Amino acid sequence: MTDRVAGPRARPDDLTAKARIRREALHLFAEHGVGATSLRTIAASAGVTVGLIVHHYGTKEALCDAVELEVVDLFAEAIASVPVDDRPAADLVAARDVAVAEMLADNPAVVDYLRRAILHGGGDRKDLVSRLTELTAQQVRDLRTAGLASTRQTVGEQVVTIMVRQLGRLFLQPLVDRIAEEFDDLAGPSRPQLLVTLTR
Amino acid sequence: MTDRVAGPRARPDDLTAKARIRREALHLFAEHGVGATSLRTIAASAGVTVGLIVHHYGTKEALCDAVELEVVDLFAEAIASVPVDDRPAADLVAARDVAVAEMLADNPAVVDYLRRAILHGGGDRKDLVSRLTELTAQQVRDLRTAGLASTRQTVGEQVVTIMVRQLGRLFLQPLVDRIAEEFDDLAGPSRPQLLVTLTR
DNA sequence: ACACTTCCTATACAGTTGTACAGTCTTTTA
DNA sequence: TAAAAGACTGTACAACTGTATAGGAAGTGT
Repeated sequence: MTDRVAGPRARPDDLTAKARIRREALHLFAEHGVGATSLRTIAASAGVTVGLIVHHYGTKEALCDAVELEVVDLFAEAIASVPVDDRPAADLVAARDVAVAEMLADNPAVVDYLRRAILHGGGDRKDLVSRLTELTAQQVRDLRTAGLASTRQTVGEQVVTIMVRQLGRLFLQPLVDRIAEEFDDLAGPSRPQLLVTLTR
Repeated sequence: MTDRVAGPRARPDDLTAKARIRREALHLFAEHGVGATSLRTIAASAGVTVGLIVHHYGTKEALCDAVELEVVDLFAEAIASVPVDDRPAADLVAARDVAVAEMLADNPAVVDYLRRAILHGGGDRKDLVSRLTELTAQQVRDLRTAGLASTRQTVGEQVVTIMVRQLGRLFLQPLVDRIAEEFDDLAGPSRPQLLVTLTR
C-alpha cells in the first residue's frame, strides 16, 4: 500500500480519512465512472468535506492516480504473497494466478474499475494498463532469469497470455450474465461460463 | 432507420440536422462516454446550437435513447439484409454473422459505443443489451419455427452463444492490442488474436 | 506554556452543465 | 398571398463542477 501507515489520528481498526476517501473514490469510480463522479459525491460517501480531498490529493486527477496506484499495489501484493521456493515453474504461475483471482474476488470494485479503465484507455497519461503490463512483464522476466519460464516465446507473448487469462474472463462474464438474466432457464449455477484463449 | 425520412430541409446527399446531431452524439458517446459528453460539444460537432438539440430530442436522455435505437436498427438492418431462401441453417447463420461483422467494421463507433454501454449496465432503464438480446432471441425463434435451428439447446443458450461469438472478441481485442502496443515484437499483423468460446 | 505541523471545515468563485423560452427565419399548406 | 408549422438561434438560469483559500481544531515537540 502507498500510505496505510498510521497517521496521527488513525485508529487501529478504522481507516484514515485519507484512505477512506481513496476507497470510496474507487467504489464510485467503478460504479459510475470517473467522469460521472464528482468530488462532492466522494466527500459525502467518505463522510468528509470537499476541502479535505483537495487538501490530501490536490486535484481530481491526482486522486485518480492514487486510486490506480492502489489497484496496482493490490495486484503486486497478491503476486508477492506467494513465496518463490524451488517449486516447478508451472506451479508458481498457477499459484500466482490463484492469488490474483482471490484478490479480485475479494475486491469486486477493482474488477469493475479495471473494466472501465481498460477501455477508457489511451491518451498521454501513463495509465493503469501500462502499469499492470509492466508489473506482469517484470514477473515474467524474473521467472526467466531464474530459469523457471520458457524462452521459446517472446516476453510480450507470455505477458499477453497471462493478462488475458487473468482478466479476459472477468471482462466478458458480465455480458454473459446480463444476457442470461433475460432467460429463466439460464439462471442459477448452471450459467454458461466463458473460455478465453489466444491464437497467433 | 427510425427517421431518415427526408424532412423539410433534407438535401439528397447530406444529412438532416437532426440526423447529424444523432450521428455526432454516437461518435462522441463512443469516444468519451455519455457522462463526459456535453450537449454543447455535440452541438458544436454537428454545427448547430444547443437549442436545436433540445428542440429535436427534448432531453439528453431522450437523445441517448435515440442513439441506442439507431444502433439496434443497424443490427436489425444487417440481419435483415441477408435473404432467407431455402439454404441450410448453418449457411444462414454464418451469412448473418458476416453481415453483422461487416456492419461493425463499417461503423467502428458502434463497436466503441457498445463496449461502453455493455458495462455501464442498465439500472432500471430498458437498455441496449436488453434490446439486442431481444433482437437475437427473435432471430433464433424465427429460425426454430422455420425448422432451421436445432432445438436440442434452449433458446437462451443459443442466444448467449451467438452474442458472445459476435461481441466477445470485439470487447477483449482492445485489451490485447493495448498490451501488445508495449512490446515491439508484437506489432504488426502477427498480433495475437483472441478466441472466445463458451462452456457449460 | 509556547510555537508548529497536520487534519479538517466552511465559504467563495469562475466555468460548465442541462434545460427553458422568446423570437426569427424558412418551408408547407390553404 | 396569408397563415400555420416546423427548423433554428440566442440568451437566460439554476444547479453543479473542480479548485482556491482563510481559518478552526487537534495533535506533537520543546
